[in-house]
Formats: sequence, structure tokens, C-alpha cells
Amino acid sequence: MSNDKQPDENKLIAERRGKLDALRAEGNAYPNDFRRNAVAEELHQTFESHDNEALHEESVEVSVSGRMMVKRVMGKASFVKLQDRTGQIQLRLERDRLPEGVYQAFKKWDVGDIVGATGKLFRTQTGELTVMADVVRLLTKSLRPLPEKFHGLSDQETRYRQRYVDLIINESSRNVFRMRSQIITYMRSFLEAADFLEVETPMMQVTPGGALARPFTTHHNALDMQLYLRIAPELNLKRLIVGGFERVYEINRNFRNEGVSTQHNPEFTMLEAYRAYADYNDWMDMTEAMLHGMTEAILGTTRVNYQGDEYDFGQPFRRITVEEAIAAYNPNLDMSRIRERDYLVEICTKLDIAVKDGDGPGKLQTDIFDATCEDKLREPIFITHYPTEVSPLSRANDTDPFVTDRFELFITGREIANGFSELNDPETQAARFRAQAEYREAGDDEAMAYDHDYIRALEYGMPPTAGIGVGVDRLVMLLTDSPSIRDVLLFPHMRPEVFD
RNA sequence: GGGGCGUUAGCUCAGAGGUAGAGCAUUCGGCUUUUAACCGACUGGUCGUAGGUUCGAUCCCUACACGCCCCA
Repeated sequence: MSNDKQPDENKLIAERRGKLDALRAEGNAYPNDFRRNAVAEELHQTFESHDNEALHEESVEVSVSGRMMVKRVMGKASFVKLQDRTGQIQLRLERDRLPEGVYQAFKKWDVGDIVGATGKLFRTQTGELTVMADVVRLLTKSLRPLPEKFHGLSDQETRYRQRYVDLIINESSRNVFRMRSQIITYMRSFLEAADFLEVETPMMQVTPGGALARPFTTHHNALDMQLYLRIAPELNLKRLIVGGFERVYEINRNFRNEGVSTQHNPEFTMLEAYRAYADYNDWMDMTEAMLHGMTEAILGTTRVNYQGDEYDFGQPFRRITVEEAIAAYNPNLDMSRIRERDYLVEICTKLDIAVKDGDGPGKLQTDIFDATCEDKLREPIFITHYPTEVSPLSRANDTDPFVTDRFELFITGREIANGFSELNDPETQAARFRAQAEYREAGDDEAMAYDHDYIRALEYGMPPTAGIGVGVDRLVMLLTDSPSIRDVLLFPHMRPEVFD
């Protein structure tokens, strides 16, 4: 056993391996017959108002277990703190209360070991609820020392690569992931309450669609064919609307073959939801209601602190069009010419935005919006009416077909959600796909592929529908005040570690 | 892809062209109500990797790796 050495072995680990060898010699070093009947937080709550005298009279015996995070030996008695999933509970060990030899053995145990104990509750002189151990057992030997007790673990790389250590040490990190779970649970309950059906659609697709992005490719050996990891579930979810489910949603991973940054991870989580007989205005209302309710339920307030600034999720969010936003942040522009390609090219040149031959006025408008408006949209705001040219799956506006009935929600200068009334005219959709195919041939590898089956589905008739996508990771970042997406992903993508 | 910063003991961090430092942890001893427990003694290093400059490099230079941040 002990010769299966890890490459980063050191003296501290060697000492613990020696202790493990001794445990093996004595019997089962990894027992699984200890059962607890209480967890820390529950005990603190239940006995919050019980003083030492009351506890003595009640004579409450409990069994607890967890990781030993503190070990203070004072001669013939010791204090220990065990950390379980709810918090920490203190033990007191006295040599003369424990069976012969147990206390001597305990002295060899290390901080980080998993320990179980049974005994009566009491309060120490300073009032801390504590278990006076009559039984104490080492349940799992920890071979690796934990980070230093005061400063903890702050090295970012180790926190991401060895998330298990981060979670052991950093309460704040545990809280981020608890809150992430609550946020997703809230989304589910919000949508379930509105009679949405949760579905799961393929991660591996023959034709990647539903977004403008570069896909990951993979290969199916038995069928000898190329497959793509999905960049969005959109087209499949709308097939389900055609199928008659009318209200569906999926919370799951998308994969995009792009750079890694504080805002981007190659795989990330999206909520996508589609609702028949609704339009993009209905979804703006629902999104507002969901975020309002979510912040209240999870944070207890609709005021969200993010990186030193406060954002109000309680008020109705402003709604302005892309062109209004461009006008607001570029006061010198001649808005009467804002759809003229020549004029837009001129502006882009001034702004140092690269213009490609195939870029029409809609694309150029969007580029100008991205460059001059996006990062200034701090308070929650819906930007509406994105150009049809850059919205191949959105329904064109009835009175102004240059734009679509689409919105994006921005908060802290970041895109949080994207929704629109769906294009359900199969012939128009086919034409939009053809246009995308031309962009692709012109060299745009983010352009959409023509999806024949999706057109066929629309030909059966998709009821008037609107949908939304919400970037779950970015929302979690906002509500947990996390500066990087890696802080809200349990195992963020990292370059492989070299073990030499 | 470009730029900036970083990489020293298990962890958190100092350091200076001339024998590598602290605190915590570990090891040993003491201590029966501690709270970063305390007291005493000891131990622990390929200074990210590879080259170069130099009498001498962990320090200066170059490249590379990994990470963090900013930009595209």
C-alpha cells in the first residue's frame, strides 16, 4: 500500500502514512459502522436557550461526526471541533472518561481526520455547546495536511484545481455553491408554478444550432460520424412546442469552443424556456418577476450588492431599443442615418471596429452597440429590437421588419438573458438559414447551419411562441458577489496540471 | 493572440548578486474548560522549468510552463 507514492509526497504525508499503517495493523482502518444522530447546526438551534445546568438535567446523549478542524490538547483533556455539512460542533475529550488507551490513540490523530463521537451535551465556561465524549472513533485517516488554520487557503489555482480543499476550508465558497443550488431550485419552482414542463434534450447533436457560436466536435465510433456538443438546446425545445407541450424548459449545459475568461467557461449552464401563445413582452414581464422573487427569496432583499455597487431588482427594469441605446451613448451620431451601411462603416472605423464585406447595417449596429453601450448598462435594463440580420431565429417586428421582437437583459454591463418572439414562419426561417449559410461560406464559422428537420417541424405549425435563455452562471455570480465565473463553477476548466 | 503581475517549506508570506527566513502545521516534552489555546525544544527547501551573464544566480537576462488581471 504505502509504496503507491504520489509525486508530491513529503514528510508530513509520510508521517500520516505511518499512522495509517499502524491503524491497518490493528484492524479495519476504514470502518463504516458509526452512525450519527445529530448534525452541528441542528444541535446549536435546538439547545440555543439551554444553559449548562439545563443540559445537565436533560442529560442529552448525541452522536456526531465530521472532519476534525481544530485539535487542542491540554494534557489529560482536549477540545476538538468537528465540521459536518451544517457547521461545527465542539467535543471535549477527557482521558479518564474514555476507555483505556483511547485518549493516547487520539493524541496521534491529525487535524483533517474524520472522527465520530458519542456523549452528553454541556456548555463550557465560555458557553460553547460541547459534546463530552464517552466514545470517540477515528473513521477515516486523512493523509494530507490541511492549509494553515488562520489564513486558510487563498491560492486561486489550488482553490480551483482542488475544490475539495477549498470547500473544506472556506465557508464562503461552500455558501456560493449552496446559493447556486437555491437559485436553480427557485427557477424550477417558478416555472413549475407556471405549469412549465422540464425536459432534457440531446447534448450531442448532428447539426449544432440555436446560437451563433463555434461548437466542439466529437466522434461516434460505432456510427463513424461526427457529432457536435450543443451550443444551445433552442431548436429542440421549439420542436417540443410544435409537439404540443406548449410550455417547456431545460436547465443544462451548453458548450462553446471559445476563449476562457472571468465571464466565459467552455461549458456553462443555461436556462431556456419556451411558452406558446406569448410574446417577448410577456417574457420581459416574467423575467422581471422571476428575478424579483428570486432575490427576495434567496437574499431576503431585492437590493443586490455586486463588487461594491448596489443594484435594484425590485423596480420594473427600463426598456429601451438598441437604436435608443446607441443614441444615448453616442450623442454625436446622426440617428437619421443609423441604418445606412456607409454611415455605419464610417462610425465603426472611428471606433476601431473591424468591418467585414458581408456585414450589413444590422451587424454593424450591433457591433457599435457592443462597443459603446454594453458595459455602461449597469442597472437592470432590457434592450429591445435587435436587428433581424443578427437574429436568425427571432420574429421580425410587424411594423419595422429591420428589427425583431427580441430583448436582452443587461445587469452590471453583462448580458444575463436573451429572449424573443419566435419566428414560426417556416419559409421565412428557411430564408434566414440560407442567409446564414452564405455567411458561413463567406468565412463566418459562427454562422448557423441550415437545419432541415427544424424547418420540417415548423412546417407542421408552431403556435405563436416566445422564449428566453438565462445565463445561470452569470446570475449566480451576481447574487453571490463573485468576480469570476470560476468562483461559481465547482470544477472550472483549467489547463491540465503536470504531475512529474 | 497581445500586455501587466505572480510562482520561495504542507499552508500564509518575507527576503537579498555571497551558507535560505518567519508564523502556523508536523515531530518530541509539559499542561483537565480551550477559542488563531499556551510554554519549551526540534524538524522541514531542486527558491516553477530550461538555458544565459557572472568568480559566484533563488535574486540579473532569455525562453517555456502554470495561474491571476486587463485588452482583442
